[in-house]
Amino acid sequence: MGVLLVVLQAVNYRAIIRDITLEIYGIIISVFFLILGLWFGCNGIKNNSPRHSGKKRSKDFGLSNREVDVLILMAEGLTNREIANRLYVSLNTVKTHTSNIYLKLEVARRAQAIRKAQENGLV
Amino acid sequence: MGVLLVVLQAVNYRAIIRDITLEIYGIIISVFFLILGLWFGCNGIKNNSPRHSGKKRSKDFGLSNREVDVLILMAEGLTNREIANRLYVSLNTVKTHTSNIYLKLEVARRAQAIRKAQENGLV
DNA sequence: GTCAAAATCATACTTTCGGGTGAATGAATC
DNA sequence: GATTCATTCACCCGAAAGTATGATTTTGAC
Repeated sequence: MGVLLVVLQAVNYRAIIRDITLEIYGIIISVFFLILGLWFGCNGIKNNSPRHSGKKRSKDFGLSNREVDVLILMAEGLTNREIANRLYVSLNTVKTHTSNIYLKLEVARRAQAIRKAQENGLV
Repeated sequence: MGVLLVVLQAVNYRAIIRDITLEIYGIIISVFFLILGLWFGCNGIKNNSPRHSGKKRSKDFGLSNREVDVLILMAEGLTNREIANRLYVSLNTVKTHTSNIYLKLEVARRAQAIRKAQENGLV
């Protein structure tokens, strides 16, 4: 702010143009802070998703990388067999992952896991 | 802006306090435009929903009233048995409904039905 | 009153899911 | 080196889901 005042006073030797300078000065800092406010405003929202505003958001529930992989494909409506083929692992492996996912998400069924995953932005 | 300048010049009879007044003036409009920018920034994001932006929304897929009832409970993670109890009908009836839902939604599984229902705002 | 759709239920059968248990491997940590 | 965790896979068994087919009753429209 002080720097801007120095610049202002440097061109302030004539009283006639002082008003105009003040106008320009005002406009400049207005635009600057408008952009600044807009920038902060946007980024502020971007980091809190409009959904589940007051809820516990973006919890990972302690899911491992592989479990997240499975969860995503699960939420896309794939069967365990299809997930197994997609991830190049056996059906049993996928079943192990799904069971662990249900434990960590504290749900009993696939449909509830999908619901919870979507509510918490995991997918 | 002009109004503010008048106010400024009214207290500008002393050159000593002019710098201080300018500081305050700058701070005030800075804060004002910061808030303004923040406000616009926030509302700008708020009004475009991130999901289903350009997609076909709220299609009903020719679902009957009862089928929608079942679909909603299905999306809440209930089993067919639980849905049956909730709607006071038999398990077989629910299975009939779910099968018809899958046909109309053109999906093969429960998880896909839930996904499609959510994408199209049916639940 | 007739007709079509909706809603109800059944039986039989196949597929998918989920729980329980156990175990081998590799990587990271202590 | 021992421990923990992640990842992988296996077998068994029961529950849930899904398919197919057929049937009855209710309801609303014409």
